[in-house]
Amino acid sequence: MSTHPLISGLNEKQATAVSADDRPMLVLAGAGSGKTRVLVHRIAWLIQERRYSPYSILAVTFTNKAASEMRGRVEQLLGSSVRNMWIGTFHGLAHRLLRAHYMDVGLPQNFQILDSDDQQRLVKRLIKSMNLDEKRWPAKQAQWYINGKKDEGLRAQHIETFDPTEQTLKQIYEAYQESCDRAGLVDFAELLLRAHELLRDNKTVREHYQKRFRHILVDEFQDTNSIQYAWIRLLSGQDNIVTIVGDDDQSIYGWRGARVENIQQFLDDYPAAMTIRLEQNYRSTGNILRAANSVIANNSDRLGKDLWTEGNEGEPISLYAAFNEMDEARYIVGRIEEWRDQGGALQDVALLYRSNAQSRVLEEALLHARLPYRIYGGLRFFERQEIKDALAYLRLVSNRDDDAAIERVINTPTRGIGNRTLDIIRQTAREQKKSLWQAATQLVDEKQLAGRARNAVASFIELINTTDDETEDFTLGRLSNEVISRSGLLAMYEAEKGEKAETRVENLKELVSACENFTQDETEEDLTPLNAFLAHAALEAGEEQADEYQDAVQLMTLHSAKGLEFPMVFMTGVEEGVFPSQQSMDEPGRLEEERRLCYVGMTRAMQKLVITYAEQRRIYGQDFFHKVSRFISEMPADALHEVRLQTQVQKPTSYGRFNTGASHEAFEQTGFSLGQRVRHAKFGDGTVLNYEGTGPQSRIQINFDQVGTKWLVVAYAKLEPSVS
DNA sequence: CGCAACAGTTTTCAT
DNA sequence: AACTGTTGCG
Repeated sequence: MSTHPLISGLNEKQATAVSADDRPMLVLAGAGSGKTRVLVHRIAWLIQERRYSPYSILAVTFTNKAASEMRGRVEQLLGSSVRNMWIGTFHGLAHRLLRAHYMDVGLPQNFQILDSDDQQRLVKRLIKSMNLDEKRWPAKQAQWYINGKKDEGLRAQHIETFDPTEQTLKQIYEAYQESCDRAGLVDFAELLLRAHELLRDNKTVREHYQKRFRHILVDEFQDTNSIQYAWIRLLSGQDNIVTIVGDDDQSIYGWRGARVENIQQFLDDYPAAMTIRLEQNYRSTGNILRAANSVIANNSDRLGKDLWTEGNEGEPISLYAAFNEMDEARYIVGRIEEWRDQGGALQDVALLYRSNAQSRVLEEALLHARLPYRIYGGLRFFERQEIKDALAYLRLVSNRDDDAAIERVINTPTRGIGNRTLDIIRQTAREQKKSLWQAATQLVDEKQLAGRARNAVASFIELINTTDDETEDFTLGRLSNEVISRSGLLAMYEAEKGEKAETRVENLKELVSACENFTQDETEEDLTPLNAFLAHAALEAGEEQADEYQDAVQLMTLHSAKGLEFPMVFMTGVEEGVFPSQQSMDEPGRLEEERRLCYVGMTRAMQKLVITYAEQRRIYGQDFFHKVSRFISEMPADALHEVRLQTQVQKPTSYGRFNTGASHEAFEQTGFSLGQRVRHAKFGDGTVLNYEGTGPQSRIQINFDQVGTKWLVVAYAKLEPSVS
């Protein structure tokens, strides 16, 4: 069996998973253990060897990128197209179900998808219209609440609560849902919830898909939430084969509803399931794996897994204690330059941080050193303001009742429809339970608006109507071109000056060509091209614009690094309060999730891992003195190599706010230099942060590893330079 | 309506 | 510190 081409290059465990019989299976796949490979080979095996039609296979992923990569690799392996196989994200698949059965779920044929930005605006409007205090009821929180409930599968009417706060939130939820339903809008959570209700309540539909999908494979299963798991349960009837692939140690999305427990739940629900552990790692050196294993071992309730490698130990992990965040950045830049000078590619280097705010200092240092870099996770194409404006017009052309769209562009560009007028329209709509469009039309027809406002509203209505009428047989490209010019959007941004406005104009033109090049998925041929495009824009917000091809250092959060690998990785800001983050430190569950995030970060590294932390860090304009992260003490000391501070910091370059002279001055006055490691009889080891005064009475500030920051009088403190 | 000053906020992210 | 969104004024 090991000679079969589909399994010949695999290790024993991988081969077992790929060629397994038809039975439920859990593949516990450690970081770098060839998880995607197994999934891809399994699908190919089912088709080629077991003669399953691609039509009868369903594969679910979390990102569009993962989905298209998987499809591509399966096709490459098989040498043929698997176009009629369903591979997609939960949301993409739910969307398909809803489009196919829109009548069964009570949606208009041209329903639109609301992204989280749209959703937040809508919720905000509603809170205002309910005369609630916006300070006490932040839209974001209400949005969070609504999505959380939907993720749990709960409609407003299912919520029973005597808590007055939650009662209000429930009312907002109700009003929001009513408003969405009236406007034909579906948010991301709603896609899943509705599709779930469809499968649950409609026997015919459910049995149809159960009959169709003989094999169901789910990737990144540790990231599924309640409704997604319920979905899988419904789709797998008596004899469908479910394969789940995941890693409980890499579950880092609990904060947005992901339930690691679903893995255990799966084992309970499918008692015949076979568990396969992939523990051989093909990515990292022995040292990195040893340290990562040692960190994750501190978590409880793991399903248990130990990564090992046949490769060599590699070099120890570098640990650098920076004086502050500028020094941290400076050190990193130095190491990157060294890497590059030794022939390393910049794109092989990743800088990881816990929160986006930390990227700025790193960027400045990279800019300063003229090292090109690329940041992951900025605004993506379809999320840009000007693009969303244009899309809103397109949405109105498709569906006049789209309140979110009309709110966005009724006065963009300004056409004399001010807040006054808008409020009258909103009020009318609310009172008569109509959409904004209907209310506006009615007000114009019944001449209930003052002259100027009436003209303005009438011409807006006219604009949308004529655009729709006169572009009926236009291609998508022509239509979008027509829309951005007729609406005045293009002219508006062209009139603005500055670099920002120029890119906006470019983006609008880019949108036109995106429309021109858009090819509809064949499975969506029952949709109008416009609706297909709008759904595409909402579900796949598009890559952020970046010069992907340039050799550049990669900057990203630890979260967005999941699934990637780099020869050289810097894990930065590894301090208590930053990583683990402050908010996570009081809740044990959250702390374990941070630890998994640390594990994810470390296992991104193939050859070199550098961990840095700063004694002093400025966050939101305030200085903090954090202790070293506990995660570092969880690593085996012999896997780490502490970079000597003295040699690095005593001659600081004059970069940023760093004071060149301070170190010398401090030394003359206290006998110790800033950044120096010292030992105190009682407090242990620490780092010199600051000083005050002269002579033996001078005081110095030290951040002790164990007890935190303290001011000590030099004469009494009996400090010694630390050797460790 | 448009501008400017002001106040309030800030994890992590895909869909 | 930097950004957003709101408010108040001309």
